[in-house]
Amino acid sequence: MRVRFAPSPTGALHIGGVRTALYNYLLAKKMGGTFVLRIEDTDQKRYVPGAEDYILEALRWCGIEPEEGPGIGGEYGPYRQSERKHLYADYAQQLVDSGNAYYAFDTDEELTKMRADYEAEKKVFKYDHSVRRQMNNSLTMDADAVKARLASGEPYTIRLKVPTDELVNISDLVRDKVQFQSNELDDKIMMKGDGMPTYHLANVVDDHLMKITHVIRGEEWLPSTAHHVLLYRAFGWEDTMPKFAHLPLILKPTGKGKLSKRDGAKLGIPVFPLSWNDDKPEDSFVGFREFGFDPGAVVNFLAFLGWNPGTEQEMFSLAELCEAFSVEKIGKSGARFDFDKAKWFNQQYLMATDNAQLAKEVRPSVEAAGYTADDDMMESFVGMLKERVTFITDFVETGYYFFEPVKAYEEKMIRKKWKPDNRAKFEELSQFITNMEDFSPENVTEKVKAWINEDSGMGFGAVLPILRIATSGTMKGPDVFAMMSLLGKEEVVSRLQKGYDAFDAIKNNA
RNA sequence: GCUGCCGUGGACAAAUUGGUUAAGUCGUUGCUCUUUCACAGCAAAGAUUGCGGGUUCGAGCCCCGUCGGCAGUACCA
Repeated sequence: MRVRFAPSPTGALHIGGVRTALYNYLLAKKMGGTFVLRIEDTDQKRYVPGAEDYILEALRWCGIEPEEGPGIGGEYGPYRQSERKHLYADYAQQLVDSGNAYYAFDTDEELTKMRADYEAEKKVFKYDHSVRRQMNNSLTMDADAVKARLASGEPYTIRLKVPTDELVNISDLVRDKVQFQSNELDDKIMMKGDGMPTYHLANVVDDHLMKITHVIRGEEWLPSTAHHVLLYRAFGWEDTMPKFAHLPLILKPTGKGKLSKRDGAKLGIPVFPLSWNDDKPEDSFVGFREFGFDPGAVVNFLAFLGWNPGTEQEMFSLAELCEAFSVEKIGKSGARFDFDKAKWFNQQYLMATDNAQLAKEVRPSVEAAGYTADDDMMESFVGMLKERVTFITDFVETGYYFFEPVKAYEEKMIRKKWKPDNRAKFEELSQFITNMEDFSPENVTEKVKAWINEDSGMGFGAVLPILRIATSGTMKGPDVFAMMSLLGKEEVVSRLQKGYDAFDAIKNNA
């Protein structure tokens, strides 16, 4: 079995494209097949430099490694359609010679006018069997005239001559049988005026030449699959025609319609794997990677957008997905892009990652913020926070107070909990802490708890919130004693002193 | 407009292929734990399976109709 992912380098690879690539990859791995990457750059007007590199980098980040493709090699190359240009003309010619296609000389202006005229009558113009005898093409001209037009060097297209009154059957792995009446199909252009093939021709020719056995692509291709079947038939390749599987669309997080790049900007969520910087700010996007996602979580999340294993297992590594994946379990209806679920997956991955590994991943953002920390410190730090944050990038933001003094106190809680009359007692606590020898988490827990019970004359509820706010500024956070231990004795005592003064001031203002 | 696809709680989704009281996860709410938040555990609320007919002892699954959503309808992919 051989599958392919065939994106067009017209910009950043949309997350839906990543899912298509993933499903192709999973199926290949599951069945012991080959995963091919092919770049469909037949539209030079929409070509965007850098897009191809982006695609490759995005796939690699997800762990999806093509086995054949541009820059990788393989025995069916080249894998860039612009480099296979010479092939398509021959096949198009073959189509003309066998009577399955014809030359068309209709100009852009003529076609635009046709469309406008039809629209004026509330109809939609379609270049199909019903009108091709009235158009400017080799079907309506005699052979010499055609020859002369071709020789004149004026641009022309080659259109597929769709047969009339036939039922085109498509058997789709996820949708079963889909039928199209050939009279409904238009005479699609195969070769464009610039000598490049259209998607339809290039795709079918390359899939055949590259011995692709399964075509897994988005649902938006389902309507044109009938044309592709017709092409396989016209070429006499029916017996090796690949099996088709059309994936359900990915829907917007809210509302109707398929997920678009606009949704990302609008909702402040990523819809691309990696960030993309365009000259135009409105075409620049933040990626899942830069947002702080773990690639494993993204892959896990993506896999469930339109597929599920039929069991209750939700967490899958890429390797496990390869094992569990099956086309039969791909759903038919559109899958909602649920960002909450994506976050949930990421947090699950964070919690499952061991502290040493996590520390390595978090370190760059800690250093970027201008902080320094040794490995032990980093491991304790991430260990304390990992079940309280959802992204790698959240660690520094949430736990900044491990690296620098508290920036702001949660005043509401201070007003409620700080009793200036207790200040003397809290001064005693500072002194008590200053006198401690062993500042390990265990000892801090034990000794401070004992002090509260035996010497403070106050309850846990009166002391610990104050301790927490003085050391971290917030009521949210890890175990107070563990936090204190990691901060170190001197730092804790100094924060307590600063805190007491600040709390008194807050109370006085109120 | 035409063609095609899809339609199960707010979201995803399962249902041994027609067989009891329609799983589970996310989200929401509550409880437990507890010094907070989170995690974890437990629990609750939430569905006349888009709607209407039909076949059948029995329908989320089959048939017909209907409505809705989406996609395609380019010398773009």
